[in-house]
Amino acid sequence: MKHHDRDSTSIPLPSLKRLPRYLNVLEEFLEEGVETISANDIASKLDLKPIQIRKDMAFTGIAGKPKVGYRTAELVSKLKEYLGWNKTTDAILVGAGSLGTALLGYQGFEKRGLNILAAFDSDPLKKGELRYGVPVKPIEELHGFIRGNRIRLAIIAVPGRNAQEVADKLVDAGIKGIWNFSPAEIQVPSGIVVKREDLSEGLAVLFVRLQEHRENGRR
Amino acid sequence: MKHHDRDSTSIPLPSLKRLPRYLNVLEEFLEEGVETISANDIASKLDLKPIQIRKDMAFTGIAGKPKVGYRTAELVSKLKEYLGWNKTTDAILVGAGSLGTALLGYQGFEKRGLNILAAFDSDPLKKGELRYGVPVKPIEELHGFIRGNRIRLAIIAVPGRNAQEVADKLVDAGIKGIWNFSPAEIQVPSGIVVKREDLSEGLAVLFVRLQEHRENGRR
DNA sequence: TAGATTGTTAATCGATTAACAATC
DNA sequence: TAGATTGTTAATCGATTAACAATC
Repeated sequence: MKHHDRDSTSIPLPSLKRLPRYLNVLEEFLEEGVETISANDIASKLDLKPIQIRKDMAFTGIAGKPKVGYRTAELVSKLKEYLGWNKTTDAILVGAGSLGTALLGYQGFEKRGLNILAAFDSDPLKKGELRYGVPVKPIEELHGFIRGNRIRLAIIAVPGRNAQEVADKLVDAGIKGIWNFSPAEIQVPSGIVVKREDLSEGLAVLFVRLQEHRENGRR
Repeated sequence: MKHHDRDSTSIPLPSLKRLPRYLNVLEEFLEEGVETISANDIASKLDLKPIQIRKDMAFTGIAGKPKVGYRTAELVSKLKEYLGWNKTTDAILVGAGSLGTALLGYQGFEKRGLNILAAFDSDPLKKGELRYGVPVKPIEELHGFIRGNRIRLAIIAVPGRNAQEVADKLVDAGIKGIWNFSPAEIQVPSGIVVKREDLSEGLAVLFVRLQEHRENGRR
């Protein structure tokens, strides 16, 4: 009945979101030469409880050794493998404005296997430019490029009013996953994965929590 | 015992995160001249269930009218008020790199009441520049500026290795809320609100869901 | 061996959803 | 008035946490 019926064995979303944080911490430990770590070591760095780390590892199928803990290097490599960060995934980006350009320049994507092959923009003036080494192409070439390179993943960084139209084109060209940085709520056929990345969500959390704090302080 | 003990009446985090999405939809309705809407109208646009919208409204204390629904304009204005988007909140930004600059240029902040007064960067070459009308100042002036303008909110857009150091300076200068766009896990004294905004989280969700889909497709 | 740490099973907690009385 | 839609109370579902046996 649910829309995107997933395996019952599928990892819960909150757990999945914690995995990159574990990886952050683990890579620090690895640099320091720490060979084995316990769930407790990770938990204390992240202000979480050890049991949560052990449970999350269980979801990924990664096993530690009682008394010993986890071998740091192995855990890093297995987590990367689980997340798909051990191999390159090609993507394209639509919308070479300030946000889009910032994403093209983001250093963190490379080490996580995301490779943005090209950016597309409707502004003909940007045609042929290179942004951080990524070519900007006219939107007319979008369809052919996706098809020709068998791209599965696209990033939307256009204004909200254009997002749906872009999403339609992407799906039509065969895109399977969309990372939506516009504030718009885009509709896609079932079977297409959409991840929204909406700054106003964070702003809401921040403002309301700040407000609550101020009120608590006043008491 | 919990770290940031909040009111027991406090809105759940998932509910809070949905409010900006409601607002998006509501403003569209408002533009179209729709005067009253039901929970069902909102829900169908967002692929949620009406009961969830009603429950979330209850958390905010906003009431509708049986049979009638909610008055669109009133709901928009009350939601904005609840989120603190009806008044201006001043902030500063640290790190005028590509991401920081993109944030300075983000149009969406203004209508949500976030006003970035100044950016700070350790690179002396950037000193005195204007980015989207926001002055870039040397990091040495950070403390004085925050104190002098009684700033409560700061945005961190520096590389991960510098994030903790910046956070310490911010807290020392009296900052109460930090929006952390670096991948680092920063530690702050209790009483300071931190909102992480980590792209690798989204990337993890996207890659794993895409992978699951591919596997389901193969069956 | 004894102690530390894991992984699993059960209990608790919190969010979502259902049921339904209240009401414009 | 009858029907539609709300808000509340109760039931369900899912994630977190606790308890504890297994074991390096």
